[in-house]
Amino acid sequence: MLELAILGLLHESPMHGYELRKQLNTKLGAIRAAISYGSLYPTLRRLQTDGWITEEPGAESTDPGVPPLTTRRGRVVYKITAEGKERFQTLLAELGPETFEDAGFGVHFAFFARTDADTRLRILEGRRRRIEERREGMRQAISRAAERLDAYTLELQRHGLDACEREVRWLEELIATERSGRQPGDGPPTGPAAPAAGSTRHPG
Amino acid sequence: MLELAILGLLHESPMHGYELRKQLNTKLGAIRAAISYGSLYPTLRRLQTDGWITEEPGAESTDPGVPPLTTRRGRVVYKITAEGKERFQTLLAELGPETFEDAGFGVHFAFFARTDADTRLRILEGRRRRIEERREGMRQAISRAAERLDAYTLELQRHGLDACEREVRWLEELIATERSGRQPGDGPPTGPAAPAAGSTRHPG
DNA sequence: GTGGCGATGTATCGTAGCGATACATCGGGC
DNA sequence: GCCCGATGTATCGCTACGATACATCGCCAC
Repeated sequence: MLELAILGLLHESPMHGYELRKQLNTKLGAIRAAISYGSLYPTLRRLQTDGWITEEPGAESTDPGVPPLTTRRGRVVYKITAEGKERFQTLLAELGPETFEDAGFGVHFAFFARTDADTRLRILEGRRRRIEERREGMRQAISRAAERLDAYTLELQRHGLDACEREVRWLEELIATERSGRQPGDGPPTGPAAPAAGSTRHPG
Repeated sequence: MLELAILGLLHESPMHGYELRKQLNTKLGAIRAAISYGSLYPTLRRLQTDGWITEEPGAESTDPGVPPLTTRRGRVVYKITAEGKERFQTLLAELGPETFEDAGFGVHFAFFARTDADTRLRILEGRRRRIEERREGMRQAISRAAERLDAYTLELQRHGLDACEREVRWLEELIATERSGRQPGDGPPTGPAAPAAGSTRHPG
């Protein structure tokens, strides 16, 4: 998962580790706590040996007119390679069971803007299916509750069930939006008004 | 976290690994996917060497009149020791930063019935504080959104923010319930009617 | 009666990711 | 002149996961 996320961010612009971590936490803040350096640096190392990214000595400030936003004291700046971009596209389109779990889904969703419309739909539907399974599990647990669950465990299940139901509804809306060719944030369906170009971007 | 959860379940009754995993998944299903055997067995091993639990050869069926609920083909049955029970109480009352993260909070909450009222309140308040921090992080991200976040990332943040707001409200209710000396599931505040004995149970 | 199959059951291996920690530099306030 | 907090790179030990292997049991179809 980290591999995909890192490649995705470096796809947008080269960065050093510290900045990468900050961006990662902003982009994925809604789904996971915080990426640890104990994960980040080893992964960066691996990505280098695999040839997906390269390491460059961070220039202090090559051009005084253009203060490089994220290279202050500049040490190591990581940059994605052409192979890395291909790798990124491959990972984006590769849907395993992991894709529909919390972390996997979150990362994939965070890069939906670079994902083609078909894949987006498949991911949303897979996620919905996964959450529906979870929901059923909790419903079962609650209905068999009086047997063995205490009031607190039961309350936890109820809260979990509620969260699942909400997420399913959220996904339904997103799926509907996708099918209509719009993007989240575009106005609600006020008729077939200018849906603004293709939904698949292919930068690079 | 697993250590606490396992001790908690074995506190209720001896079990073998398979059954333990099932109960674990029921009890914690609302907060985490599924405990893997790759976590479970090594942890059981560790708990044994530390002396918190003991291993017993699973009797096939010692008493035909009392079919042992969970020992079918019986292999290894794990049982908590007296030291293990103390250890469990210690872990229950030990509040680190981890206690307020998703997994930690879930496990602690799942055993609230065995936690004393003061600790319960401290945990709920700590969790609320933690979620409020997360919520603020997302609010920040959303308000600085136009700068760099695409429509999908933004939508993810919105959904995360919504989830945080709901959890805070849920926690507020639980805190209010705690302060009034009730348990979740007891009727709403219809006056000071029979609050049913002490809220702290001390089994064993 | 036997063959297969799904549930029960124990166990290990490789790997991802976390939390703590160490250390170094930079800018600014006192 | 000095300390402190933000920036920045990096490793270590540990927890836990996911895949996999393997064995037994009960049951149903053939």
